[in-house]
Amino acid sequence: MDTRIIDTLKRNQLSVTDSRKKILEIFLDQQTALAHADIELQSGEDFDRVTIYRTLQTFVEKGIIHSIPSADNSVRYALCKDACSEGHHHDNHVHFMCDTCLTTYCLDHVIVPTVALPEGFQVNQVDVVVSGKCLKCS
Amino acid sequence: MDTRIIDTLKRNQLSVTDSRKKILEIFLDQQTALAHADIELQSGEDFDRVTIYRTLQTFVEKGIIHSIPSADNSVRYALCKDACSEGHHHDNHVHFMCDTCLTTYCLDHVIVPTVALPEGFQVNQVDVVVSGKCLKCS
DNA sequence: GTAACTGCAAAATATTTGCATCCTT
DNA sequence: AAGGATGCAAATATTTTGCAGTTAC
Repeated sequence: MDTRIIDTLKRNQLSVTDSRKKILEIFLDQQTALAHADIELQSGEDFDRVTIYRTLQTFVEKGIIHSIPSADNSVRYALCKDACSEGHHHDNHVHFMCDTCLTTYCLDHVIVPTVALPEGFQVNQVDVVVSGKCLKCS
Repeated sequence: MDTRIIDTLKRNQLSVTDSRKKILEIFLDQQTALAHADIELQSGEDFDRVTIYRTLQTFVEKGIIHSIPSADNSVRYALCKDACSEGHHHDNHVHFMCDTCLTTYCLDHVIVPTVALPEGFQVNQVDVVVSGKCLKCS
């Protein structure tokens, strides 16, 4: 387990520090997406808030995690399972956010459909966020 | 013009106040989605920041505007053109956010495709946010 | 040893709440 | 006149920045 964490960091030319190991471990243990506040809690408050901000930003830049848009001013993050690399995300799965418990899932097997845009718009990424009731809340 | 604004407010059982008229007018004049800060600027800073927060919230609740999810911690809002009513939004069009100028468009004619979810998930709403380069920036 | 990373302090920004006053109906 | 909306003050929360000390390599 620990090997996988260290490998991931090294592969992305990141030095292996306690905070990065712990935050990456939290994501690996987790089935759902996490907001900054979740990570603060789950890390046992061992790390400074600022370190968490910076670590999340670094992970996004490296393609280790991706951010999931939300309509409630609280961006969540989840592990990239696809072949994302520095500056290039390829997460083309659908996200689901439960209106009741606010849990956010990556539906890895639900592929984002192609969207035909009007002339002149260049597509870089398509985010699909479905909301409703999740398994537990329905 | 003014009639339309007043009608909309009355139809939603809202009292007709200067701030509501002005903020609704800004949305009617606008082709793109607006963040809280945009409205603060465009309103000429005649209204308190708090009033703008409360007005936006009220408009969303009444189905006059809808919020557009974003991955950058700045939710934007746009007029509902469909038949939205109190507590029930039906905005099933695609949104486009330009990576360069951050302008956000409602693509009213691009319909959100149906997404098939795994057993147990109940769909309430599907948000599609496409990002890339808009007409002006490409 | 050096570059990179972290923690702390503080600044800047964003959002929420309570309450007195004012405005709409 | 009464209820709702606004403005102000202040509390709270969030995010960013600079810098000195620490750690990974």
